Amino acid sequence: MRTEYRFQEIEKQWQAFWEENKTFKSSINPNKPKYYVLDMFPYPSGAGLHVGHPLGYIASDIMSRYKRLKGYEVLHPMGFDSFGLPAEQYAIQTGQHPAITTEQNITRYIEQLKNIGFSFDWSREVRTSDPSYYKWTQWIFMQLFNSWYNQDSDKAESIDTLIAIFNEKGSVGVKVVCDDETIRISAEEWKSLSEDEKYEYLLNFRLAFLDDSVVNWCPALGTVLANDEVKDGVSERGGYPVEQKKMRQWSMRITAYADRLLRGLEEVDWVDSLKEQQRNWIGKSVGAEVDFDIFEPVANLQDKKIKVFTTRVDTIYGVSFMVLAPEHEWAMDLTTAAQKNAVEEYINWAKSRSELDRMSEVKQVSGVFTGSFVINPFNGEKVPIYLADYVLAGYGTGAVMGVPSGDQRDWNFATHFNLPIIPILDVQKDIEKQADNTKEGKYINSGMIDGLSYKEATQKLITWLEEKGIGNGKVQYRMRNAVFSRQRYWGEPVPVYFKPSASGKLLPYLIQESELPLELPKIDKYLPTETGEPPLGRAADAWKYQGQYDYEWSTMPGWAGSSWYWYRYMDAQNKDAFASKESIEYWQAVDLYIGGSEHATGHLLYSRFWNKFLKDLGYVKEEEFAKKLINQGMIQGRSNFVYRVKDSEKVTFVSHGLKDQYDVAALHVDVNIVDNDVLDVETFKSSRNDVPADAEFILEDGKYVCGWEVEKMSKSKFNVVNPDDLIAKYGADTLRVYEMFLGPLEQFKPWNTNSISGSHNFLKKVWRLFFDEVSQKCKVSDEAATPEELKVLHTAIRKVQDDLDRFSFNTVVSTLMICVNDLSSLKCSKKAVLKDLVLLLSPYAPHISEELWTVLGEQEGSLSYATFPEFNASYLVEDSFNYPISFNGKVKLTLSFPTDATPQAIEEAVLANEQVQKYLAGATPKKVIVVPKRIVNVVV
RNA sequence: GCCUGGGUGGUGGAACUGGUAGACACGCAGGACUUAAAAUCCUGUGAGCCGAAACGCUCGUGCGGGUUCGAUUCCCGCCCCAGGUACCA
Repeated sequence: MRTEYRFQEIEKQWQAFWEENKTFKSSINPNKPKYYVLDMFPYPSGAGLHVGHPLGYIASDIMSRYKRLKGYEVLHPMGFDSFGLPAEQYAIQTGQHPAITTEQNITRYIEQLKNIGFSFDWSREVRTSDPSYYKWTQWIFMQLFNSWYNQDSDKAESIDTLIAIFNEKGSVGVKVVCDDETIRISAEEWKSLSEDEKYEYLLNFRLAFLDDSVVNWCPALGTVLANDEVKDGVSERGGYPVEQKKMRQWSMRITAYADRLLRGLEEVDWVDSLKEQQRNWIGKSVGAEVDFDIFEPVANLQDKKIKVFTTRVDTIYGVSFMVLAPEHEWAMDLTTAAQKNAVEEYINWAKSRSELDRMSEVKQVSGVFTGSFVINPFNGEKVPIYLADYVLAGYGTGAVMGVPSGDQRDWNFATHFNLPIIPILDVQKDIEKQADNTKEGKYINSGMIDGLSYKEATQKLITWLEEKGIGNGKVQYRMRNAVFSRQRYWGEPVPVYFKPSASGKLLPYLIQESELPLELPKIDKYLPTETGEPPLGRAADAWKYQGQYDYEWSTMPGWAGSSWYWYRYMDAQNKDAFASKESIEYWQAVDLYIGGSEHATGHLLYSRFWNKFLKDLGYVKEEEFAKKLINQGMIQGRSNFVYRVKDSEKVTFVSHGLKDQYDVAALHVDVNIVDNDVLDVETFKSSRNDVPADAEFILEDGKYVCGWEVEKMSKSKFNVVNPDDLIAKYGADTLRVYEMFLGPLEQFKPWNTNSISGSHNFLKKVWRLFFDEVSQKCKVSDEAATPEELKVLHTAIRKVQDDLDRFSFNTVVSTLMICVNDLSSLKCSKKAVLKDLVLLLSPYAPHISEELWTVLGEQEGSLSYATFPEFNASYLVEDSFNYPISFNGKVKLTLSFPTDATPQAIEEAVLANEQVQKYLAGATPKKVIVVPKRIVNVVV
């Protein structure tokens, strides 16, 4: 028996025990209720696990261990989202295949995770980059390609049912989700199409389809960049210019699910703020579409109308200009000869600006007049057409009507270009100073709606538009379809090849299901081809479908593999399906998902989308994949920065204190080569490919000082702190306790190692309840516990259980500390008490608990499936309560009264009290408020 | 900019439904044990004021208002920080 707390030995021993005995292997067990605890899917970065990752995993592990003690069959798996940009970036730098580095990184992650003592069922581990996994990601893509969204049944259906409808009545009036521009045809027209033409037409309706999307194109690198890779308008790698470019890309029609994604939020128990973020992201708005005729027909645009969507059609008489996105397809056609130069210049400038820049810069008005006009259909007035980059092409119709009196951005625009600001409601105030977006009052200057109220006016206008056929009421969503192509190597290949139609047009076809997985081909280097095609284009000579057709060269995005992984965990080895029917039946939905709020509008929406889709096709049962979701606040890092001088001939970096004298771009630098904000210049040079050996460093006081900021801890920000060092020094149990003790799980907090010793001391103190420190003798006795000891214990049992049930992980630690402090003061080493204490502690500090469990004489390893202590309220009964007595809300003294004393009796006793009399100093209280077992307030 | 959070001692945080603000830790100061150190234990620790003493007084939860017998908690306005903003995952 170990009599000293040698945590390193203890932890190694129990980790080995759990592994050998497969302690945490879960299986379909009809005799127990199931509980599925899902963690955020980690990306195995080269930096290894950082202290932020385990935060959520520790919490989920605590819940898993707690639920096992509560009698549940717990599914608690772990795996890796192992496709991604960083591995590819590393491959570009080193020429090493990303699969190799990914494998190494995963090995390291697993080692690190095992070090922390998680109760994962490792037999279910999955990796998205493994062909046996991405086979099913590709399979789901095929299902999406083969499906359309039927708005009548409100679900996805096989494309075959759509073909049947087309044969019967064509596409006119069919309630199918597709782009607005899609031309509708009759059954006759449909039938008259050739097979190829039919196939091409159907592409418009599939849930996976090809579409033009705007991307960050970097001509110098010959590739598309992630927003993350673009800093200040230039590429982070190399500092080359980036422009916005339209490209043909695979897209997912997530918009078909917009309303269900919205409605589904009502049935899940997720954090409200996260649901709110999703609601806002989906952005349902009810409004109207209005067609504006172009004044004096413009060449190329005969009979064309400019369509706008507005949520305030009632303001239409206040329209004094029209704004199109600079990339609007008619922008040049609408431009008159006189305006040509100005417009071209503006369009070129706008190309260099990211969407984020365009949305955030609200104070700086920019735009250009095209020289053309539209006609307001309601009053026949000529309205000038401008281009301005605050209108985004991918949003709605890419055109908005400007109503300066009611919209601040329009007001700014009108003021800048000297356009009229027309009041439209009699209650609008100060519109010469700012816009007033009120819906109150009666309309003025507004033709047919003069004198009406908001509701009446809106209704009347929409009716009129629909009668005239120049508009209609419409529900629009802010959410856009999801771009699904990446011009990258390290992702799932899209199981599609291109075959020319009779007319020579390349059409996409799926490969056969039996040909899955379509594996990534080997390529010579991980860069785009010389002609700017994605890296897979390098394999093209040898990599062809049936030896003749080119495959799709783009790969799937990072979110593909993570949009369904919780199902694979249910049955990770299955070769015939992504998961068996029985496993899906038993495990159903995730009971607890712990993940970061940074996934609110990305991963968590895509996952819900794919889940709904799989349900529509009957493969899964649940409309929502996670019943309960709690956020893990990020542990933030403290990042360091270096400052690269822009446009200098030689690569030059300037120290933080001098950076204001130059035009610089801030770049993250690894915190591990920065000491006290001073950069290790030599290591910096040798560790980065984009920093040549002759790079210049402008120093201050002989040092290169870095800037710093608190932001998220992430591989891309080079600010990672590693848990291994902490475990070596204090042990995994201490790390687990400390991470929980840091604060509420969901709160954001910068990492700070300083007070970890407190958690370590706590565990040592637990140990000392069992062993005498000096004599090293075991102190555990079989004596019966005293009422006082039982009160201490049961106070803790109640609070630990309550707090765990509401996921308040940090307060559990305090509770255990108080309990241990009290038991230490009482010199209690009684087995009857310590046994329950060990059970309470075990979810947090499982290694020391297993060890002490055996010290108590229990069977080795039986702790994980023991029974959580039962709370007994009778030990806590109090017969009196100490009432704080306050005067006007300020507490002055406390008085003790029996718990069953009536408020009247308390009031009398309080007023009769000598000290109270002293505070009253002869005054008569106006009122006395007695809140039983809380407080007494005397109002004077 | 927009959406979503957050702001409490020197530090991390507690106060669960509007009821004793600062639990529990860290740090710091003093003390015990020790030849010494480590470890451990004990005491004190929001700020200011009065005082020999305190069971004494005032202020105090980002800032400014409000509601209430009573506000860290609810409402209004502002400031600062963080996450997301559609190709980081």
